[in-house]
Amino acid sequence: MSITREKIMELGETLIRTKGYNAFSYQDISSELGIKNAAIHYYFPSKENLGTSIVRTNIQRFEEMLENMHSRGFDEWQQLETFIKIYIKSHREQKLCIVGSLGPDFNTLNETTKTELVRMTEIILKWLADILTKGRDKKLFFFKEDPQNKAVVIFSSLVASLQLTRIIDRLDYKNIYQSITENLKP
Amino acid sequence: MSITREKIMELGETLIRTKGYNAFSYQDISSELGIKNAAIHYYFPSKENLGTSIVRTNIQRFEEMLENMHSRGFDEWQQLETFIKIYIKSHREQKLCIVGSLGPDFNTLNETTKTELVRMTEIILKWLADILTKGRDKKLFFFKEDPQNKAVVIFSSLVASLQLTRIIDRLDYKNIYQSITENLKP
DNA sequence: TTGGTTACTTACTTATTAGTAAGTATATTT
DNA sequence: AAATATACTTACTAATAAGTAAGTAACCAA
Repeated sequence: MSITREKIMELGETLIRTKGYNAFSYQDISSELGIKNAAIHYYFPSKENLGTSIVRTNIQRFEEMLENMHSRGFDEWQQLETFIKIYIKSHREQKLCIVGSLGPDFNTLNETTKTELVRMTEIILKWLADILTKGRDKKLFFFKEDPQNKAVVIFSSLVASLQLTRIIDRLDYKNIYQSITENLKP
Repeated sequence: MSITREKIMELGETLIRTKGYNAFSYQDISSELGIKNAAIHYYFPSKENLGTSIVRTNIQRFEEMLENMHSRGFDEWQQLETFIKIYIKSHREQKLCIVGSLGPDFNTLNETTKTELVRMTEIILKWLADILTKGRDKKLFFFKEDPQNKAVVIFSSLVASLQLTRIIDRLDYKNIYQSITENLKP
C-alpha cells in the first residue's frame, strides 16, 4: 500500500481524535504532509471515504488485538487490562478514542461512516459483555448487574474519562482507571 | 430580556447538543427562527459569545437546581437521582449534555468558552464528590474508592452513555442508569 | 418635535470548505 | 519504442462560513 495513503489516514485519525470530525479539513492534512489537497482526494475522493476507512482500520486493529490476546491465552482480567491500557495510552497522547470523538458527531456523519461506527461500538460492547460473563462464571469478576449493562457502564467510563481529563487535566487518570475495575473485585 | 435573544440561545444549545459546536452555523439558527444572520450577530457578535453564554446559562441552571434541592432538604440519594433524571430527560430528547458535546471539541473552542466549560465541569464534579463523601459518612452510600475518582467515574458513565445510546439506540438506558448507582448500595 | 435607543434588515466581504477537471512526470508493462 | 498506470500538481469552482457597515422602522424620552 502507498505510504502517502497511510500517512493521510494516520494524520486523519489524529485530527479526528484531537479536533473532531467537523473541525478538521483536507487542508490540515495537505499542509502538514507537504502535498496538495487534490492528492488527498486522489486516495479518498470524499471526506466520507477517509472517515469510513479510518473507522474500518480501527475495527481491524481491535480484532487483531483480540486474536492476539486469544492466541496468548489471556484470561479475562488480562484482557480487560489490555483494553484499558489502550485508554491510558490515548490519555498520554492527549487523544480521545474513535468512538468518543465520532459519537458526539454521529448525526452529522454520512451513512457509511455511521454504519462502521455502529459496527465498531457493537463489537467492543459484545466483547466486553462476553468477558464479563465468562470472568464472572470463572469467579474472576464479582458483580450483580447484567453483564451487557455493566459493559456499557465500563465502556462509557473509559470513553468519557478521556473527554473529562481533557477539560480538567489535573485529574488523576490512573486512579480513575483503577476505580473502574475496583468493583469487579470481591 | 429579549425573546429573540432567548430563542437564539435555546436553539443554539439544541444544535450544540445534537450536531456539535463545529457543525452548526448562524444560518441554521436564522433560517429556523425566520430572521437574518446579522440579527444573531446583533445579540452575539461572534459564535464565541453565543457558545460562552450557553455554557454560562447551563452553569446557572445547575446552581439553581442545587439551591432548589437544598431548600427542599433532599438527602444524598435524592440529589443523585435528581441529577440522573437530567440525563434520562436528555436521552429522551436525543440530546447529549453540554459537557459531553463540547468536551470532544475542547481544543477547537476559544479561551472564554473553554474557561466556562472547565468551570462547569469542576462545579459538577465537586458537587458529586461532596454528596458521595457526605452520603458515605451518613451510611447512605457504600464504596471503597476515593470519592473524587468515584465522582469522575459516575459522571463519565452518564456523559458517555448518552453518546453510546445515540450510536446504538437499542441499549436499555434505564437499566444502564440503574447499573451506575447499583454499586453504591450495600 | 427632535434625538436617541432598540431591534433588526440589506447587502456585502473575506476566508475556508469539499470537490473536480485537466495536465504532467515517473515508472511499469507490452 | 509505445502505451498504460501510478501518483501526484495546477488551477479552478461552488457552497458555505463568520463577520461587518450602513440603512431603516418603531418606539420612547426630553
